This record gives sequence, C-alpha cells and structure tokens, in this order.
Amino acid sequence: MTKAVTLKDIARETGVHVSTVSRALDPDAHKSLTEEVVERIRATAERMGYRRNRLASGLRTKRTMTVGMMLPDITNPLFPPIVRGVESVMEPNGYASILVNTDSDPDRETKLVEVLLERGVDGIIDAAAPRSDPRIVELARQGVPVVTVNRQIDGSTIPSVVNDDAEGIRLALRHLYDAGHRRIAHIAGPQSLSTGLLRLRTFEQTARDLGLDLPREAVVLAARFDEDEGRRCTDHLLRQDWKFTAVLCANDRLALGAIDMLRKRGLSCPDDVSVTGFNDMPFLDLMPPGLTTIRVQQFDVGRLSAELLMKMMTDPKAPIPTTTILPVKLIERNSVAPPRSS
Amino acid sequence: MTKAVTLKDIARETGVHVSTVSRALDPDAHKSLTEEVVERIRATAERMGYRRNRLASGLRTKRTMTVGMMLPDITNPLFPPIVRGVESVMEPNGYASILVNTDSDPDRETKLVEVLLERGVDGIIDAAAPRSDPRIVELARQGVPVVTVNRQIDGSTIPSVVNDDAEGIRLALRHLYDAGHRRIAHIAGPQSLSTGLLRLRTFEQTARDLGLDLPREAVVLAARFDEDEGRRCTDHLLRQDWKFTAVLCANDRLALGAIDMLRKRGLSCPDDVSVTGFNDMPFLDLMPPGLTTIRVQQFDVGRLSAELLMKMMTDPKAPIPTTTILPVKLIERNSVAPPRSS
DNA sequence: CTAGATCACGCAATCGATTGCAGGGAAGGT
DNA sequence: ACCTTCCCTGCAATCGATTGCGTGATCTAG
Repeated sequence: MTKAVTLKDIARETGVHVSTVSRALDPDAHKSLTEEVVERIRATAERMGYRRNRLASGLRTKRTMTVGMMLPDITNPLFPPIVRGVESVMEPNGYASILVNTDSDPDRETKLVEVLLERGVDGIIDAAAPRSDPRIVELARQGVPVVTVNRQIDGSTIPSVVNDDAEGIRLALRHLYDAGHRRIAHIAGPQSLSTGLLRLRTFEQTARDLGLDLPREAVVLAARFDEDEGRRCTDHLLRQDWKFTAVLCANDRLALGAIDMLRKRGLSCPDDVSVTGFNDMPFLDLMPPGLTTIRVQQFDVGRLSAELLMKMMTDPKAPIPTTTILPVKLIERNSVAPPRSS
Repeated sequence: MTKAVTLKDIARETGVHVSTVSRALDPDAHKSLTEEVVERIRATAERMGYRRNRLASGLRTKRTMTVGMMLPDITNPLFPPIVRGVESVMEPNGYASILVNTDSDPDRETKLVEVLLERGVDGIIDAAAPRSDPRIVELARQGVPVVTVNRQIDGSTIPSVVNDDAEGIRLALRHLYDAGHRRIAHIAGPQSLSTGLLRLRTFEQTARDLGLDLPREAVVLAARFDEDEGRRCTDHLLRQDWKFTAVLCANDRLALGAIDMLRKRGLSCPDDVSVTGFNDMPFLDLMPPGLTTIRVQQFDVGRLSAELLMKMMTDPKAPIPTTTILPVKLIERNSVAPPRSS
C-alpha cells in the first residue's frame, strides 16, 4: 500500500512549514495567509493526492466528523428511510455514520455504544431506545449529543423526533368507527417502547371518547412488532368469547400477521374483519388487499433528528426542542369495510 | 463532557509507566508482564472507566478496526440482509462499519470512497460497484482490501461474492418452459451492472439451448432495477406486435412493476401472462399472487464477503478466492401458470 | 561468588494534524 | 530616520496509544 501523503510531504515540497500547510488547507484559517501561498499549497496538495487523516485531526481536535446510528434492526423496512434521512443531512456537512443494530438486546446495546464511543463519534442518533435506558440517559448527561428517533425515553430530556402516534391512533380508530365498527380489538405493541405504550393509551382513551365499551379482552399485547406476534395475537383474539369486527394494529407488521392469521382461519379481510396498521411501510401498497394504515414520515424523522444533532454538535448551547412531533396521515386502502352484520 | 480516562491517568494511579499500562491492556503483550501488575492495572482501568481511544491507537498502528460499506441504496430491501450478514462477522471481531449510499452515482461514489479513506477504514465491502469502476480497481491495486458483493467489476481480480445468477436464470426460464411457455419476454436489468449483463446473456443462451426462437423484441432493457422501469418495459412489450405469454424479469422489483402494469392494462397475472422475478426479496411472500422467483442468500453473501475481507485485512498474503458463487433456488408461487392458449 | 542470561518494566520516539505563541519583516506614521 | 503596528509564517507542544530498545534487578549456573 503506497504510503499516504501527509502535511509534512506537502510542506517539504512547497518549502513552507507544516503548520502553514495546515492553515492553507483549513478554510477557516487560510484567511491569515497570503492568497498566493494558499493557492500554491492547495495546488501541490491536489497534485500529490493529499487526503486529510481524520484520525490525526480528530485526535487533536476531539472531533471525528462521524456520528453513530443505533437501530434495532436495519432489515426492518421502517428504518432504511430514517437512515437515508439522517444521511441527507450528515453527508453534505461532511459527517459519516457508523451503523449498529441492537436487535433490541440491552447487552448488545451496551456493547455497541462502547463501539461508538471508542471511535469518538461526535453524536448519536438513537432509533433503538427502549422507554427505560439508563445508559443513554447517562451518556446524554455527560454531554454526548444524543437524539432519539421515533421513540422517547421515560422522564428524560433527551431531544426526540417522533411521529404523532396519538393522532395516528385516533385517525385509525375513528376511521373504523365511522365505517360502522363498534367491536374493535387492538393488538398493542411492546409496552417497553414509548410507541407501544402511547398507542395503547391513546386507543383506550379514544375508545372511551367514542363511547365504545370495550372489554379487557379487546386488547392483546404483542411482545414484538413483527408478523409472528401479529399472528399469535390474532389467534388469541379469535379464541376468545368476545367477538370483534375490526382489529386496530399498533404497526403494519402486526397487521400483516393479523391478516395472514385471519386467512388461515378461513376469515377474509376486510369482508369478515377489518384491519388497520401503522407506519405505511414501503411496498405495502403493492400487497393486496391493501392495508389501511397511518403514514408516518420516516425520511423526515431522520432528517430532522440529524438537523437537531448537528445543532447540538456544533453549538452546545443552542436551544434544542425536547420533542419534535411530525404529522401523520390516514391512508385508506382496502383492509377496512363496514362490519358484516351491520 | 467529563474528560476521558487515558492510559496516562491509569499510569499515574497505579504508579507504573504508561507503556506498561498499554501492555497490560493488550492481550497480546501482557504476557511479558507480571500477572500481578496486569491484574492491578486491569482492575484500576475498569474502576476508572477506561475506554480505549481508537483514534490514537489507530494513528499509531494504522488500523482503525472500522470497515466501509458501500451500497447503492439501503432502502432497497435487497441490501439490509447483506448489511446484517457483514455485521455478523465484523462485530464479533471488533470491527464497526461506516455505511454509505451511492445512489449509483459515480460522483457520489468517488466522494464517498474519499469519506471512507479519510477515516482510515481497514477495508471496504462494495455492494455498489458497476462493471466499470476504475476508482475501486485502483484502490485495490494500491493495496486497500476490497471485496465486491453481488456484483463484479469487469476484468478485475478483486475478490467477489456473488449469487449464481446464471443458474437462477436457467431455473426460471426452464420453469416457464416446462409450464408450456414458448413466447417468453425478458425485462433485462441495467447492462452497466454485472448482474444485468450476466442475466441477459444467460437468458439468451438458455433460450437458444431450449430451441426457443425469440425475436429481438423479446428483450427490453431496464435502465434501473425498480418498479417504474418494470412498468415502463412491460408497457413497451405490450405495445409491440410480438405477443408473449410470459415475462422473465431480471429482478423482483421489475417483476412487481410488470405485474402492476399488466393489471393496469386489464391483464391478469398469471392467467394472461406469467411473471418471474429474481432475488426473493423480504416480504415478497406476503403479496399476492405470490411471485415465483429465484431465492438468493443475501445474508450469506454478506457474511462470506466479510469473512474474505477479514482474511485480507489480517493476513495480506493469504490466498483469497477471486470469485465465490452461492447457490440459488427456485421459489414457486402463483405468478406462473400454463399459457392461456396452450 | 561472579558472570552471563533472563525478566519486568521504563524511556522516548512516533503516528499526522492542529494551534497558541513568538518573531521577523514590511508598512505606516511622525 | 526611527519606532510602532500589523501581517505572515515558523516553532513547538499537544492529542493518546504503541513499541523498539535499553536498563536494572533477579536468577541460574559454573
């Protein structure tokens, strides 16, 4: 491997001191140099194929121009758009991102945070935070810029960018109500996540507001936001005495599992049971019957969280909003129909 | 932000020299120290919350324990499994990955390679390489460990891990043939990518082998591997005089677009036209009619490429296979049926 | 009992870039 | 002509960890 060109090489070549070269190549500092010297240095740097060593500069300046991004699992279609949203801000500003997948495992999370800190990331975008996450809270307390995405940590003041989960649930539930449904079940997400909790709370509150008198059995808690749990919970609902005409699912993947289980049990969506999801994940529009769901703006969630993080990293005392909420939208497809018996 | 604990701090605390601390904390070097000293140092390091500064150690050792990963676009469902496959090898070995999206734009690619090199990545996994990519070839020539994934660069000896594209196309085409189809169209992928080219070549060769006498119009070239192009190419095919009973698509997204366009034109898949895809991307099984496709092992492709890269990074003169080909499998669903008129 | 070997650890240079401080020279003022 | 004031650039320390080399101490053997 040909050894890299360093400032020293350029200094030798141009006959100036290495510090002068450093200044010439730093847009903020080269105003204190002669235009002619700057130009000469820039030219030879270019000619010699100089590439700044960010390890060395980071060691000196304590800034690596690198951020960490924590996700539960990049194979979950919900997250790639967030990643691109973050990148859309970071990359033009010269930042690169180290990506890690926690698999929602606290031990992995601990280890991966360490991986990021060892590499001196300037900040962390955390899309994998559970409601209780002392590690991250402590990190933020120590002054590491952190923004949580999609989720919030209980009782912390870590800035977060989230979707309007409450409004989304209200839209979905009212939509089902307006279609004539009164016996509506809810497959709730993991209560260890702020999204799971808030969506359930809002479901219950909205049901009361609508005057629905739902029994305890109307709600099933999923252990994870995935198809398997959607299937399991649906199966559970179907085995109960209480009959329902619609299921409001806490996210799309639960909904896909629900529809699948309904089909397996010989029931049709939407003819027998209406189903709604949450997130409007990519490619969802391609799969019949077409899931009625709540569209969230994942790219923008990523973008905004990156903008916040940028502010925090560059100006530690800039005022940062604690919570940024993005609007959601009801997307009507064909998984909702009037109840059969109405 | 509390300042980080350094070797010097531990040295002061334990009363030994900083170099001794360094050795005590290095599993490879602490055999030359007293067991007692090592233990004492380890303990205080632990107690003081020491965290190695990878910038400093990387500056000295020229190894950052970080690799770069180049993708066209992480929102393409094909890539997240590769990322996880790579991570499954890298993370246990102490490596972190910097992820970049090229959007298949050569300028972006150039810039992003620079981003990676500035940060001193120890190697690069390139899942975004076009057939002609002088930059990457030059990099590899200079001794940077590089592995291409899914794709190969023309005439280069850069190690690559790919799927058995040729076999996949043969399986798909024979499957259509066996179902009775003789008038089979092909929506080919971009010819600037090794996958697009190889799949087309194999389609043509296999068609000849089967004795199919397909006209030129049977093949349409897509500019990108996406739904829009699938729709456009299908529309193009439908407007021609030559009639077909099946379309073999170079990947799933083209196939999804094809099916969508058929529907828009009042044709049904598979009743009027059979369609096959390639890749078997995630969630595909959930969307009716169920796309018959070729399953590739993306996670394993990622895993194997990471293992190769690991070898290249740790032992520069280890023998590395130039090409590693993973087997593929035909997945039959419901997008293929006998031709209507047969 | 001593010479040579072995062992455990310290010393100091080094990686490449940044930056506060200082100094030399030119320009300007009187 | 001399002094002040900038202006431009050089000097050297610094960031934190690694590592070849050296040294004093302990040990072994003759």
